[in-house]
Amino acid sequence: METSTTHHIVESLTRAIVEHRLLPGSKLAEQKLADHFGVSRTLVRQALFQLSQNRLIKLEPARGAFVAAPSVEEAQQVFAVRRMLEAEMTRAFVQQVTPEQVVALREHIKQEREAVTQGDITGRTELLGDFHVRMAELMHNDVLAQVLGELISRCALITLMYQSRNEAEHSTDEHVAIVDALQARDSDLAVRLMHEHLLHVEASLTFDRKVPTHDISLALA
Amino acid sequence: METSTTHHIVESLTRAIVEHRLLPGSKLAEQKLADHFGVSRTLVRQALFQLSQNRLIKLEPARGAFVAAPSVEEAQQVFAVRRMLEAEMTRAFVQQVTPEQVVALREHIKQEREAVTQGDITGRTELLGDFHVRMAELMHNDVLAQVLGELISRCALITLMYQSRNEAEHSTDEHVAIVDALQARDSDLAVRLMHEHLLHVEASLTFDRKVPTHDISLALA
DNA sequence: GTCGACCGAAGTGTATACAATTTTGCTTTT
DNA sequence: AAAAGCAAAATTGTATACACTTCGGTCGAC
Repeated sequence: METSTTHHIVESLTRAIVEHRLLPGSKLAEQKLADHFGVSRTLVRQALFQLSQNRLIKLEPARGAFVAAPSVEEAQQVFAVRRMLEAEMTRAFVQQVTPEQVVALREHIKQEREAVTQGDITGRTELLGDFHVRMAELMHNDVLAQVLGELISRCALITLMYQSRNEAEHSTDEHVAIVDALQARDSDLAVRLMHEHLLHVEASLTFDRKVPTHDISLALA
Repeated sequence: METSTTHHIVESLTRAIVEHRLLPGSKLAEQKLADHFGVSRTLVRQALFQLSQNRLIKLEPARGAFVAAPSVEEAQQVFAVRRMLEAEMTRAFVQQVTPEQVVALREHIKQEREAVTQGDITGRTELLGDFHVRMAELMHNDVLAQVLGELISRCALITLMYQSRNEAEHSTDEHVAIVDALQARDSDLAVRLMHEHLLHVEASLTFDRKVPTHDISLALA
């Protein structure tokens, strides 16, 4: 099972949704998608089902698939969970931090800066989120990395794309401060910085709604 | 989309896997399942796909579906994540604990005891895990409840079913102690008890492997 | 003029048919 | 006798066909 074709469809739709080329509420008709990707509805349905598990779309019985419109409450809940999880992750990270891990994180931050200065909004969005996942990976806890990745992508819809360049730079600066604290093995400081960082990101969100795009071909072009 | 038929198949297979009527490594052939449930392969494939997302089975391209065999490392990682998440959840719970919440948790524990004394292994397994999910629900954080539920069910395969009756009683006692600390608003104590509780559960696991069942009809009967 | 029912178009839900791949068991070869 | 090769059977992957539900619009009743 599990072909690479459906994976490609999922990736393509995910990008379109996260980058807001497909706005919340937009209908995703199976046949139109099938035509666009040059496959049968079978594969499209597999992809849509997977996207619904990722909470990026909502499937309504006999009515079809719609780009999800996460509520403000849901976003706040996601951030509450992230603060719980990542505060403790940070504490555990300090317990076992190695110079190589610090190097890897600083290297990641360098990429973040590059994307920010180049105005690569899609890239910086992804990289800013990946910083947190990278920490989990460096701890060699794949489960943690995966759970965190799901949480982050889950509300990418309403979070990261709304960040301004200023906010993106601010996030990167906070990442630097966190790594500094990790390197200094200052557990309490690192945890506090991570906690505040997540509060800042949440506070910077804008929860405005826009009209949905109905032209799927245009959005995916 | 999303019919209740596929849901029924998922439920049935989930129970069979969690209750070890289908052992890790068993092959789940699509046509056999379709015959058993009296539906077409289409619905079976949907169900299998969903189960793979839940990590209960593993899909190998062009080879089929097999009951997952989570590694010891994965189980340990899951518990590491649970300790991170639930420690902070417990701390946050004390911040906003109400008498009604305490009543609800004690009511839940009463059900646990009942299942334990009656020797209802399936029931007690579910209830012991649900205690933690219930806490999240009482905090009105659905996202937290869902993430936690996934983590718990994810390794139900190697965890809860292996608990002896003694261990189950021990878990219930620890739940009582946690609720006591919550009611007393003793944040540090509650967090410590929760942390130790999860360490105990993890330590009580037995990681032995058994031969897989190949007769699907028998296992599902 | 408005509300409601009915009819057709469009879209989803399920089953089946067909193609591609893997598995299996037998034959052949060393 | 063991290993390699091959062909048939079984199984998965994809497409298509058909049934059923929903949506939109028109027509008719009031």
